[in-house]
Amino acid sequence: MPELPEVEVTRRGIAPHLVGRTIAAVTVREPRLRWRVSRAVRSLAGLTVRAVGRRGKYLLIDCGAGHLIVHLGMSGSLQWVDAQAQPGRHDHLDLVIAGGAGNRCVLRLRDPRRFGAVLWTAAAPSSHRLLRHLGVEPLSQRFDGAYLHALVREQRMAIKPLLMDARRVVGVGNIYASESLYLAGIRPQTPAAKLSRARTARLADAVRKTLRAAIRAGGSSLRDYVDGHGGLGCFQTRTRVYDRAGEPCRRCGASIRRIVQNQRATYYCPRCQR
DNA sequence: CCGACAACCTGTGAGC
DNA sequence: TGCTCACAGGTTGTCG
Repeated sequence: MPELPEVEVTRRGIAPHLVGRTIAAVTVREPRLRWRVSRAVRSLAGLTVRAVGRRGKYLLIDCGAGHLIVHLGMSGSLQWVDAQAQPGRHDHLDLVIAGGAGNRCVLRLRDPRRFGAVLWTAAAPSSHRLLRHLGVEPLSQRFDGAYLHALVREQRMAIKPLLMDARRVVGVGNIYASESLYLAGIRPQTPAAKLSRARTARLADAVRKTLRAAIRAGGSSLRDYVDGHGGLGCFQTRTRVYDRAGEPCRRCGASIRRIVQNQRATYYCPRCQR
């Protein structure tokens, strides 16, 4: 589910109600996520949240003494709920906020597939083993045509899997990789190194535009994606190629193709993308 | 360095 | 209706 835009929408949704507040308790109903939720996570009561950041698809909740690192995996979502709201089968963890005797003082993690993660680190998050090797943020100043051109140099692999490689560029998942390549008019199978300077510039621009548009739209809403307040994203209704195999290209009418690259489905228009 | 593949899980939709 | 199968937004780790 969540790629960079969904994580960013979630971050913006939860930050205002989390920053400056104190954690009353962490309730773990199911510790078996991607990695077992540690004892440290359960004992954060009393800490005050200073900020909620993001690195790639990781949410970073700054608690002063350390950071909670949250990853939503394939099917995770965070939502504010009432203290008395009954947890469902896949509601694995609650962050209970102090002083909120009123409504919506529980930040609840739901993750049916349990590919997500909740970790605690006392050190700088950037030095954590999961974040240490992450590549450039596509919405940062650094990421432009020149940077991307340097990244693809001498790379024989296809451009789509390269775009999805978090060691090079973070946050671009399966949906937005296909969407960005469509917007840039580039075939997903193109060997990365064969892209000209001009085309990498177009692609960098397309990635930024695609991610920004998705954030503006409130994130994607395949299946049950919800933002921090339970609102549904609406990017799905606007995909150009993703999950549209056999349907006509919205620009030229050609039949959208589905291929498989690195075990992931890729969609593209055979006429608009060369 | 690369790609291929399995693994970690549950839910959904298609087809019979 | 009910069964089986393929597939799903992510990431790690192993192997050739």
